[in-house]
Amino acid sequence: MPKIVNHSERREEVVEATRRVILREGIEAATTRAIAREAGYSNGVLTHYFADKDDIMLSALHLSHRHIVERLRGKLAGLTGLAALRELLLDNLPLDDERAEESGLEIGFWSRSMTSPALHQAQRAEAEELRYLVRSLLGTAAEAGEIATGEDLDDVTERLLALVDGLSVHHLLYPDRLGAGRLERLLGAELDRLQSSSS
Amino acid sequence: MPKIVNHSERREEVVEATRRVILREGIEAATTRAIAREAGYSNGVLTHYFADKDDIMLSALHLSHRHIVERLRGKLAGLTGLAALRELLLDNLPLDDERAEESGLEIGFWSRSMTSPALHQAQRAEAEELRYLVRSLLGTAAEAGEIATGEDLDDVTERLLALVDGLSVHHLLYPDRLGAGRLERLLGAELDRLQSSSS
Amino acid sequence: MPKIVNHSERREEVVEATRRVILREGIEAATTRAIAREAGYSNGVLTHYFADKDDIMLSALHLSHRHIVERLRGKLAGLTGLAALRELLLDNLPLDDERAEESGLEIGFWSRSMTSPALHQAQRAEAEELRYLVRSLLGTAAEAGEIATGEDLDDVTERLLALVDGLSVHHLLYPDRLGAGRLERLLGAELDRLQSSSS
Amino acid sequence: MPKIVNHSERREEVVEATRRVILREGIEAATTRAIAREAGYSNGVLTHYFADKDDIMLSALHLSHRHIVERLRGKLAGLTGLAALRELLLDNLPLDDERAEESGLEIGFWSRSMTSPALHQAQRAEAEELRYLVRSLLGTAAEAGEIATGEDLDDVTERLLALVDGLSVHHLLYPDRLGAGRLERLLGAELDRLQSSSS
DNA sequence: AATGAATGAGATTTCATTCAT
DNA sequence: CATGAATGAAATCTCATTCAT
Repeated sequence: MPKIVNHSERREEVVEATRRVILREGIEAATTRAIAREAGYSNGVLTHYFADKDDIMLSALHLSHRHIVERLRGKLAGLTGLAALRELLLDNLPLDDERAEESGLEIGFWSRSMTSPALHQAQRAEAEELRYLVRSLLGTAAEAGEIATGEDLDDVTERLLALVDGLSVHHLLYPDRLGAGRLERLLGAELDRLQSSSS
Repeated sequence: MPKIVNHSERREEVVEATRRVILREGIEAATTRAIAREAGYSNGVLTHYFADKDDIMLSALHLSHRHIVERLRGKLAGLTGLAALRELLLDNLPLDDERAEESGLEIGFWSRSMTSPALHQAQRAEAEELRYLVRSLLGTAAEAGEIATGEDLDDVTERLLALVDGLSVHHLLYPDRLGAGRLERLLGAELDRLQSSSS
Repeated sequence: MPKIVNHSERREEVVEATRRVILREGIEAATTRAIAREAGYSNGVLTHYFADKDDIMLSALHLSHRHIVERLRGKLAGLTGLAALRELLLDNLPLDDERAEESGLEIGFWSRSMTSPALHQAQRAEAEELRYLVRSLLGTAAEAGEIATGEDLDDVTERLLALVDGLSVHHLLYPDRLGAGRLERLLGAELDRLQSSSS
Repeated sequence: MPKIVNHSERREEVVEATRRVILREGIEAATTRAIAREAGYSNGVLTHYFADKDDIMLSALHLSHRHIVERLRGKLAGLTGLAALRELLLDNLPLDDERAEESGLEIGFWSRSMTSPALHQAQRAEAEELRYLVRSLLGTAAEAGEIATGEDLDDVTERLLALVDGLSVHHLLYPDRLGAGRLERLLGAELDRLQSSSS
């Protein structure tokens, strides 16, 4: 009698372990062995739930995004327009250890995505969701008269998203130059500019 | 007399090959074997010109930066202040294939730098040069009254650099969303804002 | 259920193979490949049971010593003092093929120990056990009045141990000059001198 | 016009370099590159003067023995019999850095000799010379009445030579246990026993 | 379903040797 | 003669993957 196992639960368990390993030791240290050990299973178990390592890594990326979305859900509750946007973008900055690790994971996937179509595809899809959310909040904010109307909102969206990722990378690479406090202040100022330029 | 080989030329040859491999197949595919094959030599030849693989990779990063600097030198000739800054930042965007490859290489090194102290150190040193140059041009522009005086110029520097890297990543990852033309326009607008906000 | 393998048994299997390779082809020929082949496994299997090559080599040295101790245990049963000492030292001479191989292995490790701290440490620890045993037996023999009292027993210990190793090397290098029979006779005479010098 | 070079001089130069490398860094560090560098020549030059690396190593062993003989020649001048023997054997102990290195070199060759017929052959020939010399001095000492006549002098020869090598190894492996002073004292006592046992 | 033993390819690095100049 | 560039085999170690149990 084979033991009945909830496939998706077990997958999730392994993917969580993968995420933890990547966050803790970097994407290169995430070997199948390290993942299996972290998950508390043997090496061989991975075979049953994943096609191959790419499958695992892709799922780990997806999970990381879901984590971020979960955290955001709480923070955005009750907020709309510019206030929500501010919360959203600040949450995407590596302002504490947890988010620094998340950014590190994301950056690790960037380079991999450029040579792996599957990863690229996944990354693109999930990035689009974020873009759409930012764009929507900007639209709401504009309608509410919270921000200036001179600029194209799609352009603003791209600028803000690029700024968040650029600042994140620079914080991780050059922490002396760009500490967490300054990071926050720089992004805040950019958001302030959205308002001030309307006045 | 033996075949005399210019050491630095041969090093460059190998480093160029490394760069090509990274650009074409990604930084993970840049094994010593692949590099040697790409350079048209046997594996063992690397020994003559490099201490170890780190030496090769570091040199590849350095070479890429040198390429950029060389190209810039020509473009900046005769320019100062805001005009020079505009040229400099635009040149850092992946607006054509060559620069797209350069950006891809750079991004590949970001994640590696986070776990390799030697790479991190090199990256930091060279990034500081760029930062200093941008800051200087901003200072000159300010003195010449080309830009508004309200903002802290160090902050502006960081914002511009983050924007350039963020836009570069997004262009490479999401080319449909963020084509070369739009990239250029977005950065141009940001520079225009430096002026307009003074009016 | 997976194939269950007794870890220490498999380690022993590999270490025995290592020992055979060293005995047959010399310590320099004991590459990980040669060891794996001799053990009848693939290269990669060594990973499961050993941290690295040093671990294997050290275990091989340790195993050899354990072999010797096992054999001695039987021979020394019921013996004390000078008789036990005689048995002990004779057993350490390469008087048959088995012990010749053991001596050869030991000699191979001597030179390695001089440049490998880990090996050196292991060798020193195990040599000290032997020294202590010899010294103890000498003490017992002296108390029993079996040997002369004129000499410092620590010095005698060192002389006997040096003689055993020196004779062993010379037998292996110059078998024509120093056959097994003569080896035995020479060491026996040395032990006899311990007694006769008391008369 | 080819430059005229004294072949044996150039060989000697390289072999001296080899010896220096082995003495300084151990026999395993004596790579052809290291040897060539030490000799002040390029790698390729070795080809002209030696058949292969074995040829070099063998010559280095031979040279080391010649060095020892040279040093002895001076020390033995004017001495005969037991006094000469004492000088000879003491000179063979690793009582200072130079001789410790020489002993290290010798020990490194022991294990190699066991799997290399050519090395073995060379070692045997040169060991025989030493044995013959010791035996001769013992004979002279006996004729002069300097030592007891009870023992077979061939046996004494082997015992003394084994003791010297055994003590040398133990000094190098266990210097804490067997310092230079004690080494000298132990061998001296053994020589004294040759006399005292006659009384 | 789960184990973990085993595989074998491949990565980096080292080295004796060859050879065109 | 001498150089040193170049080779290619081999050594150690790592890792994703397979598979018998």
